[in-house]
Amino acid sequence: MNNPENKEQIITRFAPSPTGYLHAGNYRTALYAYFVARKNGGKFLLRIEDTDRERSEKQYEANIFETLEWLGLEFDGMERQSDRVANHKAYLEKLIKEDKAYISKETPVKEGDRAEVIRFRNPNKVVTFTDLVRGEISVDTTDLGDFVIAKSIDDPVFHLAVVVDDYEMGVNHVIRGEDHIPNTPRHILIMEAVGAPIPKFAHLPIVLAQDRTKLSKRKGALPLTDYRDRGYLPEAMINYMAMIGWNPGGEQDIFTKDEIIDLFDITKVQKGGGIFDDVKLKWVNREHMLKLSPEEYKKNLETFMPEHLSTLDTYKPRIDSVCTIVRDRLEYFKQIQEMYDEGDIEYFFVAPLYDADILLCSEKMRKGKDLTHAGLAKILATCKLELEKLPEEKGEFVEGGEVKWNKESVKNVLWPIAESEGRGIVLWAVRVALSGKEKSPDPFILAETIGRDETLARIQRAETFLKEKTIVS
RNA sequence: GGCCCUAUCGUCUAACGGUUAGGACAUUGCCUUCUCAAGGCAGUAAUCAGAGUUCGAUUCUCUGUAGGGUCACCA
Repeated sequence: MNNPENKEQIITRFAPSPTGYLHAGNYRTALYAYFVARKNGGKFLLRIEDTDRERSEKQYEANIFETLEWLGLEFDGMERQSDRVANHKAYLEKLIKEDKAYISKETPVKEGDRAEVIRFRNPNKVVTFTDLVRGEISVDTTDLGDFVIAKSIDDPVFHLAVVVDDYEMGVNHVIRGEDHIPNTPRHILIMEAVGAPIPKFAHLPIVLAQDRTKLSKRKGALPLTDYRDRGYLPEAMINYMAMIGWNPGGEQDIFTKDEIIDLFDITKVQKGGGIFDDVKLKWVNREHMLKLSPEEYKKNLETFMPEHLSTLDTYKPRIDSVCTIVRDRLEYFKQIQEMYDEGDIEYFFVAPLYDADILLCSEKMRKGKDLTHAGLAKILATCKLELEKLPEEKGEFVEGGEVKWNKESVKNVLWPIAESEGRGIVLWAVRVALSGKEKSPDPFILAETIGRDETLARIQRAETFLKEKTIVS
């Protein structure tokens, strides 16, 4: 038994049980407990509540460590509840000796029930406590009866174990979900019986699923490591989770972890539950992705890039440019694979196949002009002829300076042709010649990305394709 | 059902008892020299209801209503 000597230091804890994959609802309480500790120079402890041997599994425990590490929620101490049974037993014995608890004969009602359990002698009184987020709460414990605190002297039940562990670990701020409010009076009764000081409580609002009931695995809540595996940024996850149930006021929406620690105030958390909204999470994540340096962005993106692309010769020289193009479009890094599946990535590295109907732009864009496949081939030939005049060298565009191959110079060459032949017709055709797709980035950035040789080659291919089409038809 | 908690746009939320009730996401429209994306601008949209306190209630009190949580020899 160690009574905390420094009563000034705030000690919080996260006490998950490894009986399943934990989701945002669980980790949001960890986050707030972490914030309170860090903000006040206190300690944040982890306690694995694995006393339920039946349901606790090693893989779930491993996932807890993994998630905490991913989020960067470092803890200042860790205990496994299963390692503490001797301590629980000591308190149990003491309580029985003092007649504050007793061994009770039972008639088992369901399978696994024992004929003998340890019950707490309930003083049957009104318990009142002050919750940091809700204010005063008081409950009459009479209807709780003499509740069970242990299945046997070696098998404490949750209520006894938390109280003993929090006390011995020096936890003085119990920050947990609202679903524990009904348990709190029970815990306070045990604390009083054991002589433990009453900690401060903060019961956080529940994180809800779309249907406004408690978020759960059954409701589709994912383990946080799934978000990691989809290429969400931990800082974004923290940012978003922190804002369900709390915000600092003001009009800023995007925060770093350190900024939140600095601003966090447990007394300002919301009392009502909040829905976990994947759509907003994506937006927050994109904002954090946008803050990444080009190097960091590329590093993240490359872990999700389809392998067969990254082995191509064209990959290295073009990937930086692809990163900047894709930057506006991705909400999480794994989306690059969805884009790939849609056929929106491969053309950056490999020449596309053509479809004559797509090459020929829509009626609307033609603005009434007649256009045959042969006519379009001629226009592409002109574009190619003009583009060939540009030097191969890549480089920054300088107004009035040396001309190089980049999106500005390509645009300067193509623009006059587009003006005379029809913008829709020319720009569409060149773009589709380069991408093969109805929808893609503009032709100038594409030309810059794939380079002079490849641009000319693709326009040539499209031109040839159209001519062949003309002969056939 | 008992006990407990909660209640501002569809969602997350802001607002010393005095604001045209603000912002963000989503949504709609327009602009953005071809499409898409991004971006810009504009718009739609909320104080659960009823009493009371007050010169004045989103804000305080009560009642109702609705929602949620919890009622284990799980945690």
